[in-house]
Amino acid sequence: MERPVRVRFAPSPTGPLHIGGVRTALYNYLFARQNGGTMILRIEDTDSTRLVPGAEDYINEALNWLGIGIDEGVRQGGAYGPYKQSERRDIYRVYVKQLLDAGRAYVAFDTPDELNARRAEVPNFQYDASTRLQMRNSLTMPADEVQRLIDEGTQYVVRFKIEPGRDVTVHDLIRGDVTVSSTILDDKVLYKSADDLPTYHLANIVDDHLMEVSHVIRGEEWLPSAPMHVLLYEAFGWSDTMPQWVHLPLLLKPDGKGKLSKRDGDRLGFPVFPLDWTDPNTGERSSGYREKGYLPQAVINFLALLGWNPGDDRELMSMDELIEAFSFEHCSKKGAKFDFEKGKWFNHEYISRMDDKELAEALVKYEGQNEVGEVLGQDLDYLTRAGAMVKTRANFIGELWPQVRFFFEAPTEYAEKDVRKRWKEDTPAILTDLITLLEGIEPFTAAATEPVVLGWIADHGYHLGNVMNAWRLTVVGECKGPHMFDIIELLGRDETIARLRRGISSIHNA
RNA sequence: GGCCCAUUCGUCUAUCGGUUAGGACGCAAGAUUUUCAUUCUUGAAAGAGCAGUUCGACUCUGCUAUGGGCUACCA
Repeated sequence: MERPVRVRFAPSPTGPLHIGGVRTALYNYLFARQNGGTMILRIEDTDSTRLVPGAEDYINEALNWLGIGIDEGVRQGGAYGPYKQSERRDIYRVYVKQLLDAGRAYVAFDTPDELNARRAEVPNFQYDASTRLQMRNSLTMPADEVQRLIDEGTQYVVRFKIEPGRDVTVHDLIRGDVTVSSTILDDKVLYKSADDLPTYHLANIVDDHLMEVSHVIRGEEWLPSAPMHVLLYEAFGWSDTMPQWVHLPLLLKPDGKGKLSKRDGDRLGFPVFPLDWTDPNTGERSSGYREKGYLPQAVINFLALLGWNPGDDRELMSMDELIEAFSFEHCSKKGAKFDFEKGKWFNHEYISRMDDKELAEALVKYEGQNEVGEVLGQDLDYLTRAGAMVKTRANFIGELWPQVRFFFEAPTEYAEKDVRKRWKEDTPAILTDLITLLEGIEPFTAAATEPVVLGWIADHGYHLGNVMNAWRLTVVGECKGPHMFDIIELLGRDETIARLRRGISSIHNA
């Protein structure tokens, strides 16, 4: 009964990968790694009308950025390929025929228009045991006519013939047993001749079986069709190797009702996708976590805790720790409202704790090929020291540049409000003396300058806050930022004095 | 409408019959600080309702309410 763990993430390339999909992928990945199993990426492109160019690449790039490794897939290859459903037509045909031959499925010719008409006149119409004998299908038509229509190229579908009156139980690792009556299930379309492709239901079961998937870990939206999937395994005679079911709770809107959607991101101002995306058809742009300035580790950590917990108070966890601690037992049954503020906090923590050098590199990479990126990339050691001073003050990578900017560019403007508060009549004279003082301190380090300057201020009975902030004004441009003496150490004596001089001559408190 | 799933602070959650119902985010207050942040301390804040089972229920059962999902020749 114990089989090697093989799980799959099976997105449909109909657009950018949704953050909820990312979480599903993550849980699959964590479970696979924890059990020394295999993570499969299968592209479910059975709806040819909804394919979006670039979506498949996006999925790969997003998972790669997040560090969700794939063992088998279109790019990685593997012994169970092809891993794209549109390339598995030959396989599906065999299994459709098997079901047809066994009498577990039938051919139906009802057109979409006919079905819609039927739905319009019969409330709650359902194509099932109670109605299928009134429809145009191989159950009601002579065999030779069915064959003739098929030979003529008439479009048809194959429907799963569900026998009513049975209780079907899905054993779910998160929810326990879920039982429904087969009577309420409809005869789902399994295959459509129009594009010679199966629907999700058939392709899914066939692929999971052939790929020896041990655990199907997917979103809760699939729970209602799971009983039908169980019946499908039965119809194929694969019940003994049916995978374990795991239906994950959904990610919900932060405020209103319903599951998290693309619109919510636009409306509430946070990304719903891992990476930026521009729709090739409409040109519509959606922002992503990467471009927003998130660290992939932070996104992973945040997402992992949305619907799961380690069973103790830990919150900040690395991928390895998550793999170690993950379990379905601690998965929540309840949909989780998406809390963007918590996500920000995670990112803040990760930026604060990041190694200084790595952070500097991440910052250069984030700013990219533009002017800022060029300025920052010139001296990585300098940037590393500057970044270290401000990293606890940023929620996003993008907030770092405004905070280290003064290390690279001397201020040309001075915050009016701060000037008004701190620039007194005697300030120019005091700062001029400060220049003289600074010229004589060796070495020009925080450790050496701090006691000397502070002592000098005390000796003269100057107002500490006024002097320090006036000085800060000349160096930073505003009364914000890290410890002054750390700043001037990094800036160096010449630059510090130059900025003091410029400030003294150009700042005037009107 | 039908079917299924769920229900602890505003949010994410711990508790797997006996707790002053714990933690985190956010919020508020205070401390620290030459500034702004950070940091630290403290505080407010929860078992949807009603029945049952039990010596005892947030925990088990039922009903109600509420929320969510599904109900396509989409996944």
